[in-house]
Amino acid sequence: MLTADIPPNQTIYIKNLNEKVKKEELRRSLYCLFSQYGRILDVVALKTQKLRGQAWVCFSEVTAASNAVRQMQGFPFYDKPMRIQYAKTKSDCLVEAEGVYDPNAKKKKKQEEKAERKRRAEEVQQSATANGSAADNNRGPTSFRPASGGGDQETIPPNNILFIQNLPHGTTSMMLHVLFQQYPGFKEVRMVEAKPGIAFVEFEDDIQSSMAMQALQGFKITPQNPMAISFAKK
DNA sequence: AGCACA
Repeated sequence: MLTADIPPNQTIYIKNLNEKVKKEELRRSLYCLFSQYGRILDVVALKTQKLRGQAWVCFSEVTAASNAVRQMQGFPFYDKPMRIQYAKTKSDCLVEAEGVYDPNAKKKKKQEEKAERKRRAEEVQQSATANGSAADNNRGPTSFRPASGGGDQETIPPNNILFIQNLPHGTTSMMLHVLFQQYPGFKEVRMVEAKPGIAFVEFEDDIQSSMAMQALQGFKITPQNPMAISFAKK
């Protein structure tokens, strides 16, 4: 019961998920929603009697998991508030192949499994960006860090309004409209004449804004201007 | 409610 007793883990355990959502959609949506906190290595969701309504999201860093546990606690996801804890055990996708003194078949099998999971993790990433293929060829080499401040941008809680930075001079709201309107729930773009380089883009809800953020993060209107998208502050 | 790795 004391969920606070579970020690920090790179993987978060989510329950109270809407059981009507199909497994692949669930994995994809969780990937989109949580990738704002860091690099996701795997999303596991099973629909067995025992495991439906639950999922595991494995991050590359514990700090990402910690932020996710705090910020997304109770987030209404498919109409149900998510209940998030640290996972109780380490995810298989993290087991390091350092069984040096155990040269038997077990090790080989583990490595095969690891490769298999890696492949599946890549699948998740692909399907996560499949609907935003406009951004794919446009994406920077690695994930882009928003420019301003020190860098705890990741701790801004979700918002249906996105804050866009690093836009090239001459960007118009029309241009952004075209780009963002392709994502469900799009409402409007707002730009401030007095402040070039930034914009606000409003969606109907936090989930839809998250999806668009994930899809267009780092999108380059010019090669020098990868978009830095974060949630607007309330 | 339920902690896995189809």
